[in-house]
Amino acid sequence: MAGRCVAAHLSPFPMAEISKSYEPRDVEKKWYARWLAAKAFAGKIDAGKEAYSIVIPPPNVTGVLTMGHVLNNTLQDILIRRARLEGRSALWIPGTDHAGIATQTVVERELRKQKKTRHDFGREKFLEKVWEWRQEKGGIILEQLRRLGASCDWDRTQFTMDPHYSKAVLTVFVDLFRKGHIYRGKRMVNWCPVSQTALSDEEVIMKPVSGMIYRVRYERVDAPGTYIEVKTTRPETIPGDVAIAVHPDDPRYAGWIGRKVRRALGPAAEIPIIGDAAVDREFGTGALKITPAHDKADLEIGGRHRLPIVDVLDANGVLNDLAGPELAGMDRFAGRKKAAELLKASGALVAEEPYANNVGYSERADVPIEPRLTWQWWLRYPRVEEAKAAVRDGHIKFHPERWSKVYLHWLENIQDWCISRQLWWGHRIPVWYRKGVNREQLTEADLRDPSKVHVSLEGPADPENWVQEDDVLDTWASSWLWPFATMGWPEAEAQKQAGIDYFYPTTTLVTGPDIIFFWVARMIMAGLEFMRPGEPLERRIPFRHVYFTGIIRDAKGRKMSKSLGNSPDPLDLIDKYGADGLRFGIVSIAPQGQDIRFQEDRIEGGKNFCNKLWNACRFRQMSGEAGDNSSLPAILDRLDAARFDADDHAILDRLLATKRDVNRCFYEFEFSAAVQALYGFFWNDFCDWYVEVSKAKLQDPATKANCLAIQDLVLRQTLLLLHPFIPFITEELWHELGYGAPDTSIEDVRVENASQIATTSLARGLTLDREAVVAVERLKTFVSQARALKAERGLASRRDVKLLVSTTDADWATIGANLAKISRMAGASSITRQAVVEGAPAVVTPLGTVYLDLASSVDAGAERARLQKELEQLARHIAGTEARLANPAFVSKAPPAVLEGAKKQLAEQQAKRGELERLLKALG
RNA sequence: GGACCCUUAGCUCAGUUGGUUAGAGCGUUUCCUUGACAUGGAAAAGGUCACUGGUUCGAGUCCAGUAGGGUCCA
Repeated sequence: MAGRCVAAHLSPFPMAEISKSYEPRDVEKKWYARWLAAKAFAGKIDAGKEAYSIVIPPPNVTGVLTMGHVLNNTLQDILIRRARLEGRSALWIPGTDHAGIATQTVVERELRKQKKTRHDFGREKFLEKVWEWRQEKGGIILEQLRRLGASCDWDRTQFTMDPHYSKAVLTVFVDLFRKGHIYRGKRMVNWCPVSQTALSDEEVIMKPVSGMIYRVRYERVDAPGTYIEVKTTRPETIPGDVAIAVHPDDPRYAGWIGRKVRRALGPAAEIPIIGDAAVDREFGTGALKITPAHDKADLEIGGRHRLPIVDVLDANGVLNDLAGPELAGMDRFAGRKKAAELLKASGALVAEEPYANNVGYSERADVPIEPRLTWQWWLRYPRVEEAKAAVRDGHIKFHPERWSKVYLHWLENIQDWCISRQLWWGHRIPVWYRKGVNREQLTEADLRDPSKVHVSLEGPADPENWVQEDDVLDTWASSWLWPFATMGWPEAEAQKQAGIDYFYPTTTLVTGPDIIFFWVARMIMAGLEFMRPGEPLERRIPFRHVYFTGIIRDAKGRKMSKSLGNSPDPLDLIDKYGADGLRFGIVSIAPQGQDIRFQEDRIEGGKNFCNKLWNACRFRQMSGEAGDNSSLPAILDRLDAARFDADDHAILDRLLATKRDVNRCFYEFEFSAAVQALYGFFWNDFCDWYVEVSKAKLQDPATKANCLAIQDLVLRQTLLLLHPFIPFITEELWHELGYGAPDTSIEDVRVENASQIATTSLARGLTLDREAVVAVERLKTFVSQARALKAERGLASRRDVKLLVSTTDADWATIGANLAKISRMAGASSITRQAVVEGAPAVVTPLGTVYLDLASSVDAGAERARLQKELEQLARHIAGTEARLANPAFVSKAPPAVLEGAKKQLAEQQAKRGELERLLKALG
């Protein structure tokens, strides 16, 4: 950025008039374009600065912006923008992942409209179609993030199918294969019959389902008329039964083991009754049908007893010939019904009853998965122990901390990862089989035999003799490399360009707890395995902090989903409330660690806050000519310590307290608390009080300049503090009020911390009077009570009420010093001191008793009731305080400060009671 | 079955080492277009902090248990 031009905005310098209400649309458009043009979001290597980096959780390339994205990315942007304001070199890397199943499904759906399948095109042509789709539609969500104001370094946008990224993915595969972490095996996997691919355990969602359970009897071959009964929810798999198992110690079946029964359905067969300790005697009848092809536990039992495997289902979930002619060709669900009917007809069905159980569903296709025995590629996770240590020992900190327990528990029970997918869209596994080699028969030794299997990035030198593996890798097997593959790994030159030495490990990851296993844990293991081998753990981890957001739910607490249609379109919300309004609103309802119930009125609140900010700045602009606002020292130079009154001291004290508070919130990842603190300070302390008292101060030529300088100081700091949350409006106002030269950005400035401001102020002879805060609190209460007194008598809107005060000399001095301000605030034409007033409506304030000087008669009865009520309330408090002080244990054990506080409180309460009693008496 | 979270005003939620009379936003009632803002201002009503015990001088806060709701894992 060009250097700032101070001379251009020295006072006096007429400011353009700010419009009456904030119109976000043009402001957002204008500033985003300028930021892009200035390359303001570029992550630059700067040895003089501390690095701060974030990699975006790459949204699915088929995705559109959801409320979850809004929250997640707003928080990342807040962190990044704050880091810039703190003088760090910030980098936020954006990108998308290729979402194997989702993307392939989307494109196949389009093809289906033309009555075609991917097989009509073949692998290569189909992939061309997917790329076309991706070029056309795959960038939508990134465009939408720009509307939100996300300050990503767009020049670094990554896609998990980019050539360099693919190289990283395949390099990792080859490396892990060579290290022996990857193997091929025929195992029971979670099979999705719709997508027709294997899924990892993490992609299966257990859902409670209410179905039927069938009690089926199998007739003994050796003893016709004698039956063994089993309970099953899946009668359609009976043709795949190869045995009936009972517990060997089960007395009910003593002597049955070794006998044979007739399979109850499907091609006729005699199957044995076997004894296996894995059978749960408590469940059902204590007998279990064994269908090794369709159940993981059955497969294990079958293996132990060397039983055959009869697979009655095809890959698409349709029953095949092995199921017998009645069932063959039927879908598994239709087959289930039919099987029940057949069993009923044959008399084998003893009973059927409703049954609730948990069924695994495919996360993407939302259909029940099928346990299915197939050849797949598996990964034994590397660095499991280190991954545990990284979190357990605090090198990586989870916020909220409790998620580390979930993380550690998963790692304790970790299972090998099925990384192959039977898809076309994705990273094709870099394995080639020698022509003629039977893939179904490969042993572990064959796999490691270069004459049979070739594994490399480049492929075999004689491709004509080899056939490449058809499967691609799980998408997560590319996104687990995200923190370093986005920084050029494994190419040395690309890494240098990206500044991996400077930006890795990244500082913070912001994500949802729902992908703690999918992504967070795996990234940690990948980082530990591949980054900076041999170096200490803290240099290899991918990030230092992980912030887990809550999940956004609708007003009824349900998860937002497309099918429910209960998710508002964030872009509509931006149109309606502005990006800043949406950001402010969503952050304000997102406390750390809890799920969030979405309420649109909070977004409206965000917009209202922006409008308030806008108008406070407008007020400043209309109040007087601009001074030199070009820097903090320039503004401080305009302050006149001699003109400071209690309100000036108090607002600056509150400003510094708010800065400290916000600082702490950032340190502790308490974003909603930060927003709350800023809201409270700005709206209540500044707008509702300081701006109002300014109106009197601005009338007085002696105090005007100082008051304007204070407003400039407060507004400048407020804009800096608010900027990460609401970047557009703050940038606009920053310039409107002349805080930055036209060709600079608010982010070129560093946000000063509270002590820096205090020190700089001190150097100018300004010592903040902390006592002033107390005085202002009393003045506020005084005004508020006086207003209430008026309101009670229907005089709230009258500005010409005469107030009388009976009070001490000291309190009258306080009132006198602030008379013009509080008269205006209370809507009084005069406030005068008077010893005692008889019979007028009155209220006891911290600065004395205030009377309403009413010419009209007083409703003594109502007045008495009001005072009586207040007296009763006070009496309860006094009794409580007295009881505490009368307790010797309290007096001897409570800390002195608490004890003093209680004594002081009692004295105040008693004094107030005396005054109220006097007023009551005066009423007669 | 195991782990974790939640239960505070009509609604949605804050409440950071235990310490005066428990807060916010929205909603509600009354009043107000006064020269920043009606996307606003003023005033007010509204809570036995789920329940039961315990620790403590003192518990919304710490501990144990109970009830209800939720999430994840098996």
